[in-house]
Amino acid sequence: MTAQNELAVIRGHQELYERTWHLFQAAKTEISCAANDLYTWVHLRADTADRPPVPQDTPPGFMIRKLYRPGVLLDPVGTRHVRLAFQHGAQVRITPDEINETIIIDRRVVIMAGGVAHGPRSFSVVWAPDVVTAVASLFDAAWRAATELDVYDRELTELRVLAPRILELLGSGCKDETAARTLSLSVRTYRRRVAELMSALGATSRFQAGVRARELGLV
Amino acid sequence: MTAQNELAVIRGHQELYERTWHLFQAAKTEISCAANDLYTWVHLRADTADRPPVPQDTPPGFMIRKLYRPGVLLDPVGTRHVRLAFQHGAQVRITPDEINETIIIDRRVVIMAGGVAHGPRSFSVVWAPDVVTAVASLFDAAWRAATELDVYDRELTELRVLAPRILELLGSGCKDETAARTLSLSVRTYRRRVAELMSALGATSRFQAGVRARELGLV
DNA sequence: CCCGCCGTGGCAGCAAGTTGCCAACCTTTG
DNA sequence: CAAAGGTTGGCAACTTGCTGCCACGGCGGG
Repeated sequence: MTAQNELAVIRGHQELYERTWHLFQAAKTEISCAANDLYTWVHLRADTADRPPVPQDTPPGFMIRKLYRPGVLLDPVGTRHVRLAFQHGAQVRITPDEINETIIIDRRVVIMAGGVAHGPRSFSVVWAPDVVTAVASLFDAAWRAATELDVYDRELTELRVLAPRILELLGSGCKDETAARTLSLSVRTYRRRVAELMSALGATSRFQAGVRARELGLV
Repeated sequence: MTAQNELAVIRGHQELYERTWHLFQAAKTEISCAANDLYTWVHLRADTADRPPVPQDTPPGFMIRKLYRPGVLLDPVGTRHVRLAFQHGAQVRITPDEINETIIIDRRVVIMAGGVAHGPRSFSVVWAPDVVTAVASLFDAAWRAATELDVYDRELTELRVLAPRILELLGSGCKDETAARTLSLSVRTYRRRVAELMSALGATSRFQAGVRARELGLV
């Protein structure tokens, strides 16, 4: 049976903040976090709703792990934020796989974000030990398979300067021919960039890339 | 020169609500509204932030015009809301063109939404008569070129039932061959549907369609 | 200077998507 | 029943997108 204190479903960021903020403050040993973009968990604090949160220095004996999609590194804001977190002691890794947005606190409670379609986003907070353990082990597996931040960061250095313009052109619906001319690139090179972009977004079709780009607020 | 009472830039929905709600309440003759999705103006009232607003019956001598993209009719929630507004006396038209999100109140003040990329959405409120007149005339032109709600509504009846599944398949990055088989359609028909979908989204490329679909919360 | 490295762009071939056309089939209407 | 209208799916021609291959040119190290 489902005890009331083992699972709670929350709708909207406001309520999420009100009901889970104390969990973050009470964290003693570890916060692990998987996110597709920067903005899912940002609204946790109402007073920082409009900006990415400012990371605190990590106290000794405390571990923060952040697992992101490569896409966040396409966004200058995202890049800055991730680097900042890294400098403040958080471990940051990048995975090309699909990851559901998840937070694990002290291996005792997990928060998982639901879909965003049709209405406000929902979140499930789970205390049930079996679930927490299983989710944590899945997270660990994904974490091991992921690559360190700096590797990806170096790879994307050049792409990052072109990405905004490419995304804008793609988003405007114009075709490769036109876009390449606009950027003074050959069609070949333009498509190379698009391919890199799609790989960074973890997309296998342009439609999917469009969705992901919009999710990340890049268009 | 720009007088302070002729232009105000607002950041975020919260502030928009606080500073413009009285304008809606004070409207005497007309509210005209252009929107790409249902959710741009919904957050105007904090207490209805999580649901589309409930339309009020339109008093005699008062005109409400709403200009939407076809895409809102792909969403069951959107369809219901738009129909409701129509039943309550609002005029609703659909345009395939790109429209910037705009509200015109009593031909005396306009509110225009800015981009959403990188941070909270900004809104500009303009009282300057020249601007208001010019924007209103542009709106009128777009309005005249648009088609009545019920025409589009009929056209999209069948598409609406398939759209969610098609969008999901497209969003999952799988290719037409697979998707068609999944839906028990021929590739030809599947692509017909995709073409209709893209036209409803006003997209000329699949990337753009992905962006639009995400904007509308359809994926 | 020569060499290797790397990014670029042309080309070719293939994969994927787009569209018009038409025949087959269904339903509706007279 | 017959005619008309609409939907489907196969075919084909075409466009667009994807990628491996290779040649060219710049750049830094030996």
